[in-house]
Amino acid sequence: MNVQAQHETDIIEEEEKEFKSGRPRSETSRRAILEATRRLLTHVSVQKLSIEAIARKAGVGKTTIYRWWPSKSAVVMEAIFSQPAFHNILPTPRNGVEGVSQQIEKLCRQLHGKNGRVVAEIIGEAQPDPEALKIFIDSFLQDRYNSLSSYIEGGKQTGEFDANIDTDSAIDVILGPIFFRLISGQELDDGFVDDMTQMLLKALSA
Amino acid sequence: MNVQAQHETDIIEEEEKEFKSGRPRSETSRRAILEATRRLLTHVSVQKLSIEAIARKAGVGKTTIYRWWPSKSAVVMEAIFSQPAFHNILPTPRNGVEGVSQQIEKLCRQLHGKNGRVVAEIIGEAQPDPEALKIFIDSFLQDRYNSLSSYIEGGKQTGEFDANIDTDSAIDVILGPIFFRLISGQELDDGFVDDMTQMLLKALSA
DNA sequence: AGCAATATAAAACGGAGCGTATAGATATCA
DNA sequence: TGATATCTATACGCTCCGTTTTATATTGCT
Repeated sequence: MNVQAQHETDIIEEEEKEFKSGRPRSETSRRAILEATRRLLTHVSVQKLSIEAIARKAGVGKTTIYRWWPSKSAVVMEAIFSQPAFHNILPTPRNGVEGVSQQIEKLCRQLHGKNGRVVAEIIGEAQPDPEALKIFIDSFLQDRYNSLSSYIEGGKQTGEFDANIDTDSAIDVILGPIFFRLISGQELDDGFVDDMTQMLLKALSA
Repeated sequence: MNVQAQHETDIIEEEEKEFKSGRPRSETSRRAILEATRRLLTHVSVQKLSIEAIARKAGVGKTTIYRWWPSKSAVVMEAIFSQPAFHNILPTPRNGVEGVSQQIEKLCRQLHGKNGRVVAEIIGEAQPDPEALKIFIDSFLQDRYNSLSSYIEGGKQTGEFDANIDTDSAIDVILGPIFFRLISGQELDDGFVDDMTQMLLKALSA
């Protein structure tokens, strides 16, 4: 491919017209794979879930899954995190304290119960696999990082929060207890959420 | 077995005399299994480590491993956590602040580098397995919980720390950021340890 | 209409490891 | 010596891995 052709391809892809030759990807199979994954995960752990079982249940070839996802973890994460319940949509907060509090509350609700168990298993599965860990961060953690970052930075500017604290460290201190409770098998109950929020806001305060 | 015999057995076990009939457990095999596990873990992840590989490397039968440990995780945890580097020995602190700081520092050093990676994989492997998670808590977390608990309770009594905070929640808020950094693939570097310690001590302060 | 390119489902491959069972040797005690 | 329990070794049937092969289907291009 010469430079001119390369350039044209780029433009075509940017415009999402994608004049590709050959049979297009089957949207039906894609949906069937994700749906089968979700259903299987109600009965079996991420670790015991097999690509073969997904293919069987979805009525697709194994090769179709290997063609579009780099790993079992990647399939599971798309199946789980694409659900509306996992979208990180928050009301616009009036100040930093409210923003941080809302984010903690929202995340704990999302990680409560069976959903939380699956997320814990996803994190577990990703531990020996840097690529899977990157997908987890990009498709789940990043949004929470970004919103917390803006709330903290905002709060530092208004004098609500201590301007000397490092924002990234503060985010880890906020998210840490939540995920620690999750992976250590403890409940993310209201009592803990309240205690934690109180302590963390004090830690951030000016 | 009648009550008297039960009682005698208990006494015997307490005195570690154990008059058991039959061939005794091989201490040589036990050590070979743990040593082989440690060596294999320098080249392969906990997840990819197989019981068969351990048995091969240790020169023991597979059944011997299944005989004495309930799971691969259990073998790995005994192999890793029995090492002196993982013992949680701390100097007696002069106050709560020093105690908490020392515990944070110590734990972060233990979880730095390759050891930390293995611990992260252990936690990951334990996510879908409540029994393995219990072993992890009992053989690793519990000691850290206990010492932090005594430091915090002590600090609350001397007026160093806020007496209104819940000790258990506070422990999760302290340990959380450390394990979160670990499982999210970030370094437990000195900068983070300092930032975190500062924020957490402020959260605890009266 | 025919061709090139790509995707598809299905089946089969060799390999690895699972957890269990069996067999025969070995070590300790009464 | 006999009772008992552990030991190594080997084999079993099974599942899943990741890849390859085969035949078919669906699209754009000429």
